[in-house]
Amino acid sequence: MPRRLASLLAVSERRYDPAEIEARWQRVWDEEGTWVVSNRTDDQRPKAYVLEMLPYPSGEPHVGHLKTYSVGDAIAHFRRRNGFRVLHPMGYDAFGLPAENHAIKTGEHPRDSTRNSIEAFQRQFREWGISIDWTREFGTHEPRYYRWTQWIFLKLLEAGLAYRREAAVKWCPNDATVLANEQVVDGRCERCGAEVEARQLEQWFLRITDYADRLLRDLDTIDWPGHVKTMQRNWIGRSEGAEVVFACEELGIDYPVFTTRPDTLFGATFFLLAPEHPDVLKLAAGTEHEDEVRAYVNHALTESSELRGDVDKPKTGVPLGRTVTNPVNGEQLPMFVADYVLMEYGTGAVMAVPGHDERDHAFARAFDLPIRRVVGGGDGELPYTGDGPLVNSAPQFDGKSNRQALEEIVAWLDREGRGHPSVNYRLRDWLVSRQRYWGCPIPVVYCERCGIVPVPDDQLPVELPEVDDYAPRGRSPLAAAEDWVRTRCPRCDGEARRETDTMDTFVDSSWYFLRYCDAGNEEAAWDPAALRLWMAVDQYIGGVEHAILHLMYARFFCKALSDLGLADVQEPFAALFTQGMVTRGGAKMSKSKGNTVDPAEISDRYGADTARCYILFIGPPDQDVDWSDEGVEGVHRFLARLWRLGAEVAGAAEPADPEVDPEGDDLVLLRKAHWAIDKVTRDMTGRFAFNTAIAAVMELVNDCYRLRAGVEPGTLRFAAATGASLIFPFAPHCGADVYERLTGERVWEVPWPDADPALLESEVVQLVCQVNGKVRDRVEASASASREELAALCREAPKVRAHVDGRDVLKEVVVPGKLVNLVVR
RNA sequence: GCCCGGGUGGUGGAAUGGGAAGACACGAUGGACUCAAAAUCCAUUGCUCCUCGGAGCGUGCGGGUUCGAGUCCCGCCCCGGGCACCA
Repeated sequence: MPRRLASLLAVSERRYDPAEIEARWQRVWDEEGTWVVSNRTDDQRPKAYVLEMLPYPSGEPHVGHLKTYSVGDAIAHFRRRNGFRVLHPMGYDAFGLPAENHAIKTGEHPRDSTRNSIEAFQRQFREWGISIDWTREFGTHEPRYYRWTQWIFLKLLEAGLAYRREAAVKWCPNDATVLANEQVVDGRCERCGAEVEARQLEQWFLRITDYADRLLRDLDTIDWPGHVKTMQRNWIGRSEGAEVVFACEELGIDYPVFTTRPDTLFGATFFLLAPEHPDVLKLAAGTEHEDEVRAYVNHALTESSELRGDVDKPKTGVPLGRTVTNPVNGEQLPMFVADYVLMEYGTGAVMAVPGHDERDHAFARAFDLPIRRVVGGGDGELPYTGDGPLVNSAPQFDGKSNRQALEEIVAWLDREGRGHPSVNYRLRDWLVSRQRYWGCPIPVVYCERCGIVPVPDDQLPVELPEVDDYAPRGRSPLAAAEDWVRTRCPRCDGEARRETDTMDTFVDSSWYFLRYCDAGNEEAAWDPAALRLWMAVDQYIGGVEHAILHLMYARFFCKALSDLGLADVQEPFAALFTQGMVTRGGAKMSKSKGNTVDPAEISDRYGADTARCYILFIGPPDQDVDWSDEGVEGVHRFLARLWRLGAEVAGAAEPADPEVDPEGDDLVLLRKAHWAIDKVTRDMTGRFAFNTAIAAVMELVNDCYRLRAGVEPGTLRFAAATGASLIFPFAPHCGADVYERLTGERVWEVPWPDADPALLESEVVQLVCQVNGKVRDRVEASASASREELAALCREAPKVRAHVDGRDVLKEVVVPGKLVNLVVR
């Protein structure tokens, strides 16, 4: 006879009080430094580095942050309780434009507004109960951090991976300043709305293109979502083809072009140069087209990149009055300058094949140039860009498949010295100069005698000077700090001037995950042993909006640092999880739209555990979700039910172990508990299906309530404690509190539970009985029943008999443990 | 134009080595408790018929494969995101 739980009512009057519970547990974790992890070598546990992308501290955290860190923290807790030594640090990507724009508007120093925001983030992370090792915290704007950002820059400079060159940059004519790419929205300045122009300026670049092939190839070695890899592959944009030389004999200049279609060389009927091509004016000089060419080039260079880049724009260009020789047949091809040719890709010159390229076709039609078919196939219409046999080319190639001919033509050109196989990438070198105040100073000086001189190690960091005016005026605001700019050359001690540009903030975030490994190191950016201990990041978590830039730059940094012998990390992020956006009313949240959700409001009202569980329960974490307040109550009710269950069970009976040989409802509840263990464990391993994991714990708690009056106290205690244990990664305060009440133990110190396989299987199964694929009845069957027995059970089921009704059974399909389908006529 | 996602009840979403569509939750309706309310608990809840036993229809649309399709194949439509004159 099971002992009834008496006096349940009195205890159930106790209220779930998240404010009290959460503050209490946060104090414990804070005082004990529970989540601090050391670099000690005597710890034998396997390591796990769990990292969410560091926040950009602007204003208060929003629900997107709540989601990222709820996901990351669940993974961190899960790994800890599975025996891993978990590194889970936090920092701030603190340099950047919003703080600077705020300073321009209000005069408040970016350092002050950033500090305020960082404090808001710290407060929220503590109130959310995120399990962070605070001893490794830093902001990328602190000299103790950016000192090493500068050090890395100088290492790259030393290795030739950082260089200065003149380049076209985005220029806002209204603000008289260069803009970061991120500041250009639909071809306009995000601040003033002016159309952005191109300007030629000398800037610092990092040679990421040297790593194009490795960045592409090594994608195969990492566990990232397929679409992120695809985006990176497209961004790198590897194209195989050939470089072919066209000679302008009049002027004695060779013009190599890159083409992916050397098979169509015999179809080339004209030749194009980009407006930025340095030879354009030289070629036109002295011809009747000289003035027209100059006007065209000037127009093209000042036109906004958005207008110029419009695919639907009619093709324009101007003849140069010169010809080049087609190396395969000696034909003279007229030269043009045309703005659809890009200087940054290939050689800035292209051969035009109007029969087999849509753009060249459009140009040929506009200028009435010959169009020749050299590849057969298609529906007879030109341009035709597909495969087929070569025609109108040369006797030795005509009739061969264009693929085959492509190989042979390139080999032939190679022998003749007129071309060779070649690979091109869409990826460009990374422009890191910013004419901005709130960023990491570029640590070089310019000396009239010595040129570009790196600031010596012992003079790092080059600290940001104080300025009065943050607004860019066509030069970096740092230029106004005259005393700071004027310096002595470290090499010759002569007069020198400091670089006044700062670095793109993506530089700061390209190595922060390395610094966490050894954040306190004052002698070096890191001890290599610390990187060996922690890298790579085992699970990286962040928004898909960083799929290209940040993730590509960070990969590049690791490869470059490895080549320099400074780190041994080919890939920084072994596994990546990209979480979806949180929208409201179907739109991205923004202050201007007034559709933001303040997560602090949710946690103040319902508690952090509710806020965290809800953001995970609302839908699969990799998908975009639309926020609604509706469901919050339900999650809060669930946590309250779990907590009250814990209070009741803890207060009503002596601790007791579950029955050794349970039966009836005890067995049902015990099975449910083990089912939940299994379900949550599977949902968290690789799948990150937190929504269904939480739903499984809800089912367990529902069953506890449903069955509690009829089971042994030990069974109920076990089931409730299991619920607390399983919910802990998502609702750590509630989980810890209930677990301690029921077991006296700290849940984060006990291993993740194992499901008993024997309890996952039942001796009795529901057998689905179908007739012609339609479910007609359900009967109980023994799990060990034979196929024949199952078929017989189905045939005898009353509703099945009604549907078979004397007709012939043609076939019996038996799926053991599941169903029987009778096919009748 | 190209490349990714995604279309399932009133709502968010479950279920894919093909095998009970709608777990869990919200909302709604009814009930219990209460002087009342809140909180809590219980029940019902895909749609349409119904003689209250049940029957038919249902996963964006149209076909197909199969004993059986949300799941696989072919052809479309719609929504979201990314890239876009890259030769």
